Amino acid sequence: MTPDKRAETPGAEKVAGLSQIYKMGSLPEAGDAARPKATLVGSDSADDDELTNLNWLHESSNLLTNLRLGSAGLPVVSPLYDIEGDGMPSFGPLCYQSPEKPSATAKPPYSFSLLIYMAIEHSPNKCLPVKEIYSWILDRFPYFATAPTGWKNSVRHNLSLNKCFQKVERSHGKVNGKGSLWCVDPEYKPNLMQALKKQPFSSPQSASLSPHYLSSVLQQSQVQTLKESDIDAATAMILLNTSIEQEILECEKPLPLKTSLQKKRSYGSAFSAPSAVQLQESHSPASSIDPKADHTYSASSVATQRCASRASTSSLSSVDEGDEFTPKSSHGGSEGSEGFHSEEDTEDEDDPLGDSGYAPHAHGDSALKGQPGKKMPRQSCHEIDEELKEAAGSLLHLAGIRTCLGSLISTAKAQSQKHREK
DNA sequence: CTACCAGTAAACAAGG
DNA sequence: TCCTTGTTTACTGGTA
Repeated sequence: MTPDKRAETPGAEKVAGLSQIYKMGSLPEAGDAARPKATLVGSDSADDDELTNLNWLHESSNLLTNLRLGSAGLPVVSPLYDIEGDGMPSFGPLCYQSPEKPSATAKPPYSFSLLIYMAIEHSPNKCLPVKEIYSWILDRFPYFATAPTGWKNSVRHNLSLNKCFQKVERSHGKVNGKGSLWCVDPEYKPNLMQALKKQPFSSPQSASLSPHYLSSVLQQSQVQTLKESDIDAATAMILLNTSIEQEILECEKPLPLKTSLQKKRSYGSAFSAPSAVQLQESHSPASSIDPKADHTYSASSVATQRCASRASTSSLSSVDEGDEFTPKSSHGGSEGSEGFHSEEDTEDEDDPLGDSGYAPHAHGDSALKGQPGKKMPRQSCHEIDEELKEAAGSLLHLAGIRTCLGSLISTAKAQSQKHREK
C-alpha cells in the first residue's frame, strides 16, 4: 500500500481514537504533571544535594511507578514513552524526534520490532491488527509516509517471524481469517523494553533516548532538575523497575533480548511457546485495571488467552480479566460478534484508561463487575509501590555511595594538584 | 573472515 | 479480480 493510500486506512479516525486514548490514558499523576510543579525535586536545591535528596528519588519513584502503572492498564506502554506521556497524543513524530533529531522524516532509530512493539503497547488492548500497526507507525513516524512501501512488508515480516509477537484470531472459527490481532508476548516484553532502552544508546545514529533525551523526557515528567548522575540513577530505577516487573512476571526466565530475538529467525512456528495451560497458570490475579472490554477476543483461542492472561500478568495490564476468559459465547454480545474492538469501539466506554489503577474506576459495567477485581490490582500496586520504595532506598544508598566517591575523587584530585603545585 | 542480526524484496497462499 | 494479510525464502549490509 502506498502512502497515498493511507487515507483509506483507518488512519484518520485512528488518530482521533488514539488521541482520546491518550487523554484517557493520562497517568494519575498526569494531572499533577500538568500542574506547575515548582516544588519539584531539587527545584533549586544545591547540586550536591540532588543525589541525596530523597525528593528527586521520590519523584523518580513516582515516575517509575507510573511507568509500571502505565503498563498496568493504561494505554501507555513503553516505559520511556510513558515518561513523556503527558496524557496527550504527544507522540507525533516526537516519539523519536528528540531535540537532537531535527528531521521528523528521518528514519526512526527503532527497529521494526520495536516499532511494532510500541504500536501494540500503545493500543488500549495491547493488541492491534496489522493495519492499525501501520497507522500507528505512520502517525508517529512520518518517515514512513514517504518511504517506499516495502516497510509494510517488513512489518508483516517481523510480525510473522518475531516470536515476540503473537497472532490472535479476532473471532471464533477464524483460524486463518483476514486481519488477526497481534500482541506482544509478555514473556518477551521485558526484553523489548530493554531493547527500547538500549537501542538508542547502542545505535550511533539515534540519540533520541540519549541521556539528554531522557533528561528532557524526565523533565517533562516532573523531574525537572536532573543532573547526569540523576539520569543515571533514573535509568537505573527504570532498569530496576523492569526487574521488579520481571519478578512479578510469573514467567521468569526472561531471555536476553538477543536470545529472544534470535529465536524469531528460527522460521519455525512462532506459536509453539507455552501452552495455554501454562499461560493460565501464569495468570496472576493482579490484573485488569483496565475494564476496557476488549477482552472479548475469542476466548476459544489459546493465543488469545495467552495474550490476555499473560499480558495482564506481566504488565498488570489492560485486559479485563473478568472477561478475558469468558468464552465469547457467554460474553454478552454488546460488542458485536467480533472479538476485536478498535478504539472506536471502546472509546465511549472507557475512561478506564484514565483509570490509574489506583483510582477506582466507576464506570458502568466495569465498575460493577470490577469491584472485586479491582482489589487485586490495588494490592499489587501497593506491593509494587513498596518494592519501589525499597528499591528507591537502595538506590539512594547507591547514590550516596556514588556521591561519596565523587567527592573523594574530587578531593583526591585537588590534593594531587596541590601536590604538583608544590 | 565469520556469524549474527535487521532490513528488504519477492513469491505464494488464503481470505474478504 | 483485486487487495490485504500472513508466511516463507533469499539476499544484502552492518556490526561484533
